[in-house]
Amino acid sequence: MKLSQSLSQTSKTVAHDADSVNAKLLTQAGFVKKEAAGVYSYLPFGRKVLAKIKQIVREEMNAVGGEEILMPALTPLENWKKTGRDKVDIAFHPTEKTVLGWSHEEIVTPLAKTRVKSYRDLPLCVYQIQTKFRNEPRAKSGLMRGREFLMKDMYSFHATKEDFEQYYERVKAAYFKVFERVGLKSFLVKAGGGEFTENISHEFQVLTEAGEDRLKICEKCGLGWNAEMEIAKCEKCGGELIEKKGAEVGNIFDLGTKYSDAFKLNFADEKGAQRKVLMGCYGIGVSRLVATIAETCHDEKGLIWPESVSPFQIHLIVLGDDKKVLTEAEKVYEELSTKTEVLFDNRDLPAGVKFADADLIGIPLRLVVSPKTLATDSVEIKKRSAETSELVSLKNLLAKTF
RNA sequence: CGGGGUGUGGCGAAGUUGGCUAUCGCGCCUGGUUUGGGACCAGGAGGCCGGAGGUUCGAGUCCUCUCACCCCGACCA
Repeated sequence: MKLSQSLSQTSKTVAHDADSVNAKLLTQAGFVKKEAAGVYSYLPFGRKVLAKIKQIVREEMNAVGGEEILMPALTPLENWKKTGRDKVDIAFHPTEKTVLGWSHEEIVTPLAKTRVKSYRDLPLCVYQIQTKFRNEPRAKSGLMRGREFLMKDMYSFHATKEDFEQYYERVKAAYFKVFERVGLKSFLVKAGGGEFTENISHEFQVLTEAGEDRLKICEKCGLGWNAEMEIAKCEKCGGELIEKKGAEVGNIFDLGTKYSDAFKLNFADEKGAQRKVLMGCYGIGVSRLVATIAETCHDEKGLIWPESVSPFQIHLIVLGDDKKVLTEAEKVYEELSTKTEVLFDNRDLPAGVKFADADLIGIPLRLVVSPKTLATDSVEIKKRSAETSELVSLKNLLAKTF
């Protein structure tokens, strides 16, 4: 992409109402634009990051046997009446008989009912990546807590407790993998089940001052508890607990039979007897991940994207307005673009502006083509995370695989 | 929902004992000079001061109502 033609543009100043680090950086670097409190447009750069994260989530959910679906955002109120969750006040009601989905147990359970008749149909696991709507009493911290946000929600259906528990552990492992792949270190934390279940739930927390949750993490074994749980020592190893702040990027729940009861989701076992289906549900805050990465991966100059989720792999800068140099840079851009994603800063601006913007946007690798580098048939290469740069010959650069 | 704060060209700000044509920086447009860490000169475009009502000869400045946004708290699925 040529920066001169992209909708995403950088800004030297930030809107006065952007207070959190993620809101400031993501806005200034052209990833998002705020439309209202807790409601954002994703500009080209931001949309690309979302797409990268979604793909990683998708791969890991597929790996544990999840099948992707897409349920409606506009859902019938009568479904919610069956579980009593029609009274929950964070729900948006576009009309008297509809609810904008803030979770999808009320849709997925009847859906599973059309498929699950016998123990042979279990287990079953489906997920979606979709916009959720929650009328938060207080949207805040940029993309951390929005009224509209992107979420991956997966639902599993089981015949036995053993099967559920085994699957729950598999998903736990998959979650750790997802967060690691997007460049974050996550902690498993025990928490309450909220509106979803009476049972204990598990949250995946990324330690950051920008997070909203207070946690107690065991310094020995790394297991944690949400501070709401009130606990003095580690339940597992007896170790001391340290208070930390965290951003909840994932939450998994043992739903038991709460929803199968409400919707009479039963199955015939080996003996032909009707039994209740056991359910689990597993969420990942996809847009909150964008915020968390921004909060975690930056320095005073700007963002520093992990390669796995960076909107581009290479930020190519051309300096000066010499025709030959421009032509050569254009060639480098064309060739590299056949192999990887390149952001080409072809704007006619002073070097300082371009370097500052490259630091702000935070693409992992920066290339510079200038009269100076071309004098030795080379290109300057520098990692965003590194202090120093080096020269690579054009030939070697173009032969490289990214 | 309680407490605190902020709304003035695209962005950031100044202007508030009421008073000429609303100011500055960044950005934008034109021309020229520049070109390895946020350049310079000259010329230009763009706002009716969040909204409504009121007081006044006169309101960005005062009063009333209202909306939006940010922060703290409560809540957090």
